[in-house]
Amino acid sequence: MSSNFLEIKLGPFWVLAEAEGKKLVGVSFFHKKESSSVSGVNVPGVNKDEITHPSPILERLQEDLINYWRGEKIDFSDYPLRLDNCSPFAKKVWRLTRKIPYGEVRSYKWVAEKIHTKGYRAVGAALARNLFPIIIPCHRVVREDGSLGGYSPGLKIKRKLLEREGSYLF
DNA sequence: TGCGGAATTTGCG
DNA sequence: CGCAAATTCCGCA
Repeated sequence: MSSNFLEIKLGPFWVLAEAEGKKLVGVSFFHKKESSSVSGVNVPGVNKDEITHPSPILERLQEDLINYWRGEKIDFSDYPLRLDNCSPFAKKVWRLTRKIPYGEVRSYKWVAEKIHTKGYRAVGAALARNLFPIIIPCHRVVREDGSLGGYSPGLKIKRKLLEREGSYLF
């Protein structure tokens, strides 16, 4: 099974998405100058697969990301994702996080309680392993006191995403 | 408001 | 098995 890639610039950030067949395999932010990778696969600038076998899901994603950055309330919750060897706990956290509506935020504690655990920090740890930023909107999970909390791709990005969604920030 | 410490759960080495 | 982590809560200045 060959992979297809999409590189797209959202404001100051570059986003790389990889798909295999009808499913997304990973999404990541990267610096254009550096060599990037998703799931350990080195990414070529352009490859033949991309040209001869355009991926419908990536074309749709490109469209959605562009409109998302324009400020439209895009819903990414129905994109099929490949979640092969992820822990059951992480899947629970991600499944719930996907349901947080555009423009709204929830706390790590809220997520933890919804899945009946006191492991607030474990929730953060699971979100830190999110392979699909934006698609699984982990940027909408913040601290109970309203402060930002963490974000693996970088807090500047988290702040910017929330700002574009019109969320109230501290 | 802010800092230190304890409680908690998960996953990686 | 030990430890760090995208947290939270509580006490105390």
